[in-house]
Amino acid sequence: MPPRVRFAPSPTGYLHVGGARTALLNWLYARKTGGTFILRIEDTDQERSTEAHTQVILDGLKWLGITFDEGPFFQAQYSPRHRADAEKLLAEHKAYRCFCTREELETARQAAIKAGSSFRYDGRCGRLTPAEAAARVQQGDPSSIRLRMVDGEIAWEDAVHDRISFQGHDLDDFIILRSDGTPIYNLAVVSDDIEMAVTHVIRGDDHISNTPKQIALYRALDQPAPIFAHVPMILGPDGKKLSKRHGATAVGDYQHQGILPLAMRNFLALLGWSPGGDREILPEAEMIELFSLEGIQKKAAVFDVAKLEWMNGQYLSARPAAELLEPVRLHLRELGVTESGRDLIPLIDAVKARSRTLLDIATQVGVRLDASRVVRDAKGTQLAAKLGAAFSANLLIGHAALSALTPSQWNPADLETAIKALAEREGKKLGDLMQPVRVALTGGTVSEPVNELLAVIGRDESLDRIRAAAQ
RNA sequence: GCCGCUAUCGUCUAGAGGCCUAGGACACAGCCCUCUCAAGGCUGGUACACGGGUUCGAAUCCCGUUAGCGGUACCA
Repeated sequence: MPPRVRFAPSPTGYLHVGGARTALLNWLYARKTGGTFILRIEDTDQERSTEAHTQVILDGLKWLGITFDEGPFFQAQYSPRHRADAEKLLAEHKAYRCFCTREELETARQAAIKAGSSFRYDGRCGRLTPAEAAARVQQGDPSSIRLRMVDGEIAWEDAVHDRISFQGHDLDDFIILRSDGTPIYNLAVVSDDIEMAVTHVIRGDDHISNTPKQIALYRALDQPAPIFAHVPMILGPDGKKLSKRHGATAVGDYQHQGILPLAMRNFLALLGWSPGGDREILPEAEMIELFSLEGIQKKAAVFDVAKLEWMNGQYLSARPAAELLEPVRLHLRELGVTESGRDLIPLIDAVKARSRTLLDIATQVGVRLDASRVVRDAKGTQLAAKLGAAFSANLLIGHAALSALTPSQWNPADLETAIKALAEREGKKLGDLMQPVRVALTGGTVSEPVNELLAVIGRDESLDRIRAAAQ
């Protein structure tokens, strides 16, 4: 039977890169095995769940090219079944009503903390006789439902960690249904995973401590537990769980910075999973082909933005400019650059080799398109200062020579010939002549070769910028 | 505190007892190329947490220590 896996985010925030990676791993497993990938939105926390967050998750997955086969299902719609499961357990005495109030529980918890130990519910309501419990319900006392934990070992063969074992007596009788009749996470998850016939639960290893509780629930419901695969967390550069204070953590943040979805997906796949060997850049087909749960790392991984950007640069270089056109346009629009009818392809080609993100490309294209975006940077200023009068002088020499070229000669090849000839005639090194021009045209000391730069900016505009800079 | 998980270069990782004086990638440094930068090529430094076992032999297996992380809710 083909596996059935699911990604089950709660719509209480943006799509975190950790969540995206979990989704990706599930997706890879489903695609690898010919299984089914289900998307289930866990919106049982009505306080914090919003439709906007759901949409962001959907958009993020779509952007990454992670497609699901079933869903999205919304967990909150299934609370009648969750409640029915809880009541079934109640009827079978595998669960019991708890009349302790939140306040009482909180007081006991504080006392436990003060005493330096951890709070565990003592199961007192579990010792009420059925008659006593019925009487309290009768008199209108609100009650939650707790699962009766049984002693003994709860262990499973984790697909990434191998055997993990807990003891039943270390776990307390946890609540499965709130006093308002809504289900608690662990119950909802198990109930839904049973209903959706999920065979493999691939999720973050921060859920490891939920797993024994969930296995207890499977047992109580007389259902076989699925295979669990707990994948490692993603950490910030300081080794702490990746969070907002580390900067960009949402998939959308990287989209806005101009990371390509395939680069992001490739990078995420390699964070905590390895196909073995030396592979770095993996096309989708190979990624699926090579994927296995065994290749998943046990250890948490630090999210290294520098490597992401490197990888993005690799993808950028491999893409023809035409494929980058639309996303670059989007970034240009955000930057407020007007295209003024220019063919952007040569501009993108001119700068993409030196770019790590689409935003880099758009910024550089903007500088080439619009003189008002030329800002003299530190290196450019330094060069002009160092050269002093020679800076202007060399610009004027260049201006004079370049002015002599006709519009039809204004192409990379003829420009190169003219520049080399000029350097020879003047007895100057190419760099001495060209660096000031580069600064005049872009404001900085880094760009494509100057002949190409001149060609891409255009004759009149280039000459204007050179003359202006020579003042 | 308790329960659990983890431990190879700064980072991502390869490594399933001899192929390991530990390989690759990112980052870093140097050189080559060169009008600058990027790319590319070459070179370099840096790692098996520690201590005990097991074994002819251990990065790999076992135990302990230490450290880090996760959980410890009528959150998910």
